[in-house]
Amino acid sequence: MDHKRMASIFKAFGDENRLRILQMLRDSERCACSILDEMQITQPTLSHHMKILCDAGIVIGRKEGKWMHYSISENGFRNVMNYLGELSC
Amino acid sequence: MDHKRMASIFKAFGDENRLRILQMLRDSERCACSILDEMQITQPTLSHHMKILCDAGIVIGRKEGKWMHYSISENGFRNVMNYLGELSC
DNA sequence: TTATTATATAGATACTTGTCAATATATTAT
DNA sequence: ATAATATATTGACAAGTATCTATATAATAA
Repeated sequence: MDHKRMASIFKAFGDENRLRILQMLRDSERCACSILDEMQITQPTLSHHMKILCDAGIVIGRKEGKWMHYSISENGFRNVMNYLGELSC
Repeated sequence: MDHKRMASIFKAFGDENRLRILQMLRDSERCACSILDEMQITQPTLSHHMKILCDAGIVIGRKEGKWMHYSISENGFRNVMNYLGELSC
């Protein structure tokens, strides 16, 4: 994985609100409106954050009817942890 | 670790040049001038990046005479990996 | 079809950040 | 003390980003 791509993945983690979102997804998949309920941001802002998380490959979006369900991508996290592991030892 | 602090640590990883620097430090401690030699940035810019990496706790600086020697903080990396581990499973 | 609901996109703005040139500080050498 | 070398700080600027309001799209309900 090249540095440019990895940097953009770390940037996805580098926002307080996105970390809160990831923590909400820790235990289970959730739809956008359910995430929005617990945050003090507008709907377009949430949509923007979800796009960044999905583009980075650390969250997966699944459309069902008019709802978007989001969940952690275990694969995405594994990639980041492997990268960190290679850097440190 | 609160989200604000973690976000700033991830931001430190979220730059292409800083990832290059971390990779240079992977195998051994290096002084700033030796890092600078391999990069296409000015000395003040490097100094700025090193400060961000040190403030984030993922790099350690050690002064020896007029040289600054930088190395990976295994502890800093461990913290980040633990945090990621808790988020994903 | 029309209304309602969930989400996305566009455009604007304030704030942050990566970069550089210029300068300051600190350490060693002459 | 003066010069040379390594690094840090300051100030400026361009590019990037988080946020909002307004609007569009998509899917279901009446």
